[in-house]
Amino acid sequence: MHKEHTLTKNQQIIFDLINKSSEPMKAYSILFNVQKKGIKAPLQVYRALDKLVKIGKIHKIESRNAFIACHNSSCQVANATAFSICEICEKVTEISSASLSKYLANFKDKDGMKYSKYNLEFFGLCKKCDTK
Amino acid sequence: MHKEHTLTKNQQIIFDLINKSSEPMKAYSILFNVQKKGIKAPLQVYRALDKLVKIGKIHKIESRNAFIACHNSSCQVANATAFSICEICEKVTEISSASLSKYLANFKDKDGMKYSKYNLEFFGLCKKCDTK
DNA sequence: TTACATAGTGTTATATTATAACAATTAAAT
DNA sequence: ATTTAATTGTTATAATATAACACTATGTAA
Ligand SMILES: [Zn+2]
Ligand SMILES: [Zn+2]
Ligand SMILES: [Zn+2]
Ligand SMILES: [Zn+2]
Repeated sequence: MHKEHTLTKNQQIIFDLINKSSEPMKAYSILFNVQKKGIKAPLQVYRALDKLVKIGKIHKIESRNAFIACHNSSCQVANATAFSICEICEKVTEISSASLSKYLANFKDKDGMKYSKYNLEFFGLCKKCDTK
Repeated sequence: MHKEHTLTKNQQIIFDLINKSSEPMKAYSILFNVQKKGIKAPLQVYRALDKLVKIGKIHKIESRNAFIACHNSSCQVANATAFSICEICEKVTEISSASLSKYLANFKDKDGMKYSKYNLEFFGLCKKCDTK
């Protein structure tokens, strides 16, 4: 079963914004967009983002310092994320591939060490940009 | 064959520092450490870092905003990087696994798209921290 | 219901990471 | 020798993120 997290007011406002967005959002762009709803300070944004990341509702795209909503059934895999990033238009897509996640979840390094968590970012050209 | 890049003075100073370091270094820590050698401004550091990343002598650990020297024979795989990161002691190790890099280099997403580049960061506990 | 613990809020200030813009210099290519 | 690209030095500023503190709401357990 899957424990539902009840979001607080700030968390809900910020999640809704990110979830509606078609592209990853940066913290200060989020801040700008929620100021009319009473969220005035960076810290309010970062605190909500931290929590949303922790519970898997959003993910951070580390190479871009930006945040995207999880579209992986709200995410059972907060600890196992993979994205494709277009280097021209910056379109970001969450990859959900059973074989990929299986491969990585079972990956052991030389010393036989297994990992509890990973983040993978692929770079290339999206379909649209590739044909230009 | 492998084209050697001749480093400029600033690039060499900064590479030497990172290369000697046993842990990833942050830009402003690098700056602090090379000030006695005449590199005085952040931009001088960032420019050298950019170049060193581009030619594969160092890699950026995106989740940590830190830089580590490549120990993968100075790196044929600047575009295909994988690291393990200990969440307690922050030890970072570059993973060089033929099977992993083969798997990822050949990975295609749903749409059959292939990628020219990737970065993978694994998180967990290193041997030392795991036994505590 | 009272006490306690945990999580979230609002606020101000500040730390950290990174780039813009411009003038000058050096190295490489034609 | 000319010109092109890469690098440098410098000042200023932008963008990203956290510290510290006082306060409020929520959940749990006597
Ligand atoms: Zn997800
Ligand atoms: Zn694109
Ligand atoms: Zn490497
Ligand atoms: Zn460790």
